Formats: sequence, structure tokens, C-alpha cells
Amino acid sequence: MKGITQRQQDVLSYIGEYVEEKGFPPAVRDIAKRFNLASAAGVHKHIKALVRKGYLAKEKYISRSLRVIRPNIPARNTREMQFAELPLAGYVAAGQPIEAVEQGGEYVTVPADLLSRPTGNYVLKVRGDSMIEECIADGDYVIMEPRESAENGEMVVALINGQEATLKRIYREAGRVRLQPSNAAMDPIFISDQDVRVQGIVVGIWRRY
Amino acid sequence: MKGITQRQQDVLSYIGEYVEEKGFPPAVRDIAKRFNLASAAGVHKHIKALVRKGYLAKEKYISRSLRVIRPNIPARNTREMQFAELPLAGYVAAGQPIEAVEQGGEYVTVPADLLSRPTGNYVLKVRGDSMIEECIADGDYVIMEPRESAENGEMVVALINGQEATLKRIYREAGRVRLQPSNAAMDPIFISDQDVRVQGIVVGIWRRY
DNA sequence: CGAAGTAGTGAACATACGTTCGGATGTTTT
DNA sequence: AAAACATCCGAACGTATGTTCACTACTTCG
Repeated sequence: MKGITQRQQDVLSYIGEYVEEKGFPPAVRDIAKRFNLASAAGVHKHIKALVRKGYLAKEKYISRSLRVIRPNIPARNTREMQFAELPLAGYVAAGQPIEAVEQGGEYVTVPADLLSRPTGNYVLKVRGDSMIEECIADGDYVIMEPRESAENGEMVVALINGQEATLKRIYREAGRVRLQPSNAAMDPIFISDQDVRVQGIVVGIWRRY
Repeated sequence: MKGITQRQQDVLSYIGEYVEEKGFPPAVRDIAKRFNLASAAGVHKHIKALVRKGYLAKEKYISRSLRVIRPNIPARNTREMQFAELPLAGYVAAGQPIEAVEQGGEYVTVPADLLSRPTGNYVLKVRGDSMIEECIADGDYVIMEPRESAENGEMVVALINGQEATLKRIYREAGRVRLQPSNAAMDPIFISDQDVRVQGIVVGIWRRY
């Protein structure tokens, strides 16, 4: 392989970044603009050089047909989706702890703006009425963000004694943890620190009538 | 609403295949050629429809800027139409009537299984706490089905005196209508039949944390 | 030194390409 | 039945875009 100039390297990288970010290749003048060049002709030369040297491919006379063949620099991982397929992990008890998160092959699709982050979110279906005063009712779906720990007062799904999943607000107190339902008819659960494991926090809900 | 037409599905698939094979998106006329269409205008309409329905993204006036957002592959156990773009019609008071439904070019995307029917559903953002006992809180979004009338006890958005929209359960009583909040601290509204107009009923809600 | 390669400007050209308009013909929804 | 939509045509407009040309100014290298 022939050598590659610093300038050509920069151009090549930019093309890669552009594709990564925008989803389609840049026009010659887009590249010129990026490097504060007044003329597209110069960029065109760089492109021809890169093609000749085997780093780029393009179709003649076709706009935005650049393809990076041999990137010298690994591209970044910045994709954004507008929709997400989240795994429906199972049921979680809002009343008494009922059953742990289980393994199903089921997926639900949600708008990406309900997510808290690009990956890792999942969905649980709520059983019981313990969070009724916070408007989370039996049958609702909650979107979870996986977490090992939670801030005081956050709404979490916690695994009790390693087997029962429950939806509560969490409060750390002296030597113990309080799992607080939002239902005047229910009592909080007090449990020692090592018997509870936070699985995640609630970042969204939806309901079907 | 938005299911996707067979033709639109074909176009969408082809765009995906084209990108896969060539490494950059097709031009409108490339697509036209593939489907033996004599005019680019038809394809352009399909593209606009796909963008409107949230399957495609593109930059205005920029050639080959198509990006497939949701491939809509009839995969394993996924349903045909999973998403809908609903117009965000405005705010509706859950407490005291605040402001009527109005304009706005805004759209929100919701899972299609929250809809009650293929077309016509729209979205309102809730203000106030009058339905708090039914787990509909300030800031929640409700999905509406347009209706001129409602069954006894249904949750409706009603227009009072032709100008104020409010979210309540509706009950027909002798010679009048009772609009019942779900909040012990609030009183029902009694109003004569001809001063209230049902705009629609609630078919779903969601909330973002 | 002169030849060759890199880097860039500015103008100009031809066409690729997105977009719009008016009209036509169906199908689907209300 | 009317209204709304989906599908397509053909023409036309204007800009986006690739490409070439002529010219300047380095740097590198045999």
C-alpha cells in the first residue's frame, strides 16, 4: 500500500465520521467546508488520490457515493435510533413480592425518547397496587434502567433474598434499607443491606386501556 | 396511525438493500428505475409518506440523504404496525378546566398497540390532578379516540360552553350531565346537556420520568 | 536543478437530483 | 356517496454536486 499524507488522512477520517454521524456520505463541498477550503477542486484531488491508493471507493459522477474502504482510524460508536426493541423481562410485584424477573423471548417496541440511555433498558409489567399513589397501577408497563445502586428515594426494582423482585422506593437508613410502597394500606419492607440487590430504576411507564 | 402500504414497504426495503449493497443511499430516480416507474414524483411521494410515518429520515434538498430508521421487517412475532405518529393536540385540564384543544404541528410517536383504531387517535397532555385516583397525573399523556358521544361512566374529554376542555368521567343524569373527577378533594361539575360536547374518550396513557 | 507529487484557488460546465405542479385513476375510510 | 388517500405520469425548476481547467506555491528527491 502506498503511503498516505496527513491531509489525506484527515479527509479520510472526516468522511468516516460524517457517514457515522449522518448516515450518508458527504459531498465534496461538505468536506471543503469542514477544512475551510474555498474550492471543491482541492478536495476532489484528495479524493482522487485516496481512491487511487485504495482507501476510498466512489462511483463516477454520482453524488455522495464515497465509501471508506480502509479506514486508518477506527470510527466512533455514535448511533441514534428513534425506536427501540426492549425485552419484556417479566412481572414485578408492586404489592407483595410475587415473582422474579424471568426469561422470555418477548419484546416490546417503544419510542426511543422514553429511554434513559441508548442501550440496556428493559420492560417489566407491574402486578399489584403498592405504587398506586404514584400513579403506577396493576397492569402498567415500566421501563427500567439497569443499575447496581440507587440514590435515596429513587424508584427501584429490587431483588429480595436473591429471588423476589419488587417495585418500591428505596431509602437507606441506619444499618438497613427501607423499601417503601406508595400505598397507605401497605407497610414498608425493612431489610438488611446485604439481602437486597438493586436491579434498576424506573425511567418511564405506559398503560393500555 | 400509520400502517405501511405494501408499496411503501417495498420502497423501504429497497432503500435498505441499496444501502447494504452499495454503501450509500439511492437517489429518488434510482428507486424509480428499480420499480419501473417513469417519474420520480411518485417515488418522492412514497418517501414523504415513509418519513411522515417515521420509517425513514432524510435531509431536505440533499441528495442521497435517505436513512432507514425502522426497517419494518415482518420479523418473527412482531406485528405489522407497531408505531403511530399522533398529533399532540394540546393540553387538557384534569383539575379546573384550563385551556381548549388547539393547533400545533407537533407529533408524538407511540406504540401502535396503545391505539384504539387505525386512524384518528390523538394525544393530549394532562394538567392538574383531578383524575389522580385513577392514576392519571399531571404531565401524563393521554391517547384519545374522537367521539361525539360516550357511554355512561366513560372517561372523556368534554368541551364545556364551547371553549374549555376538561378530562372527567361522564354520567348522564335526569336532565343534566355530571362530569366526575377522580379526586376526593374535588367536586363534580353539573351541566346541562346542550352545554357540553364530548370530544373523545381516553384509550391509553403514558408518562415519562 | 528540474521533475514529480502535494496543496490550494477560482471559475466554469454539465448533469444529477430533490422538489413541485397539475392531472389521472384507482382504493380505502368515513 | 363523498372525502381521503395511495399510486402514478410528465414536465419543469432550481440547486446540489462531481468534474475539469488554468494557475500559484510549496516540498521532496534523484
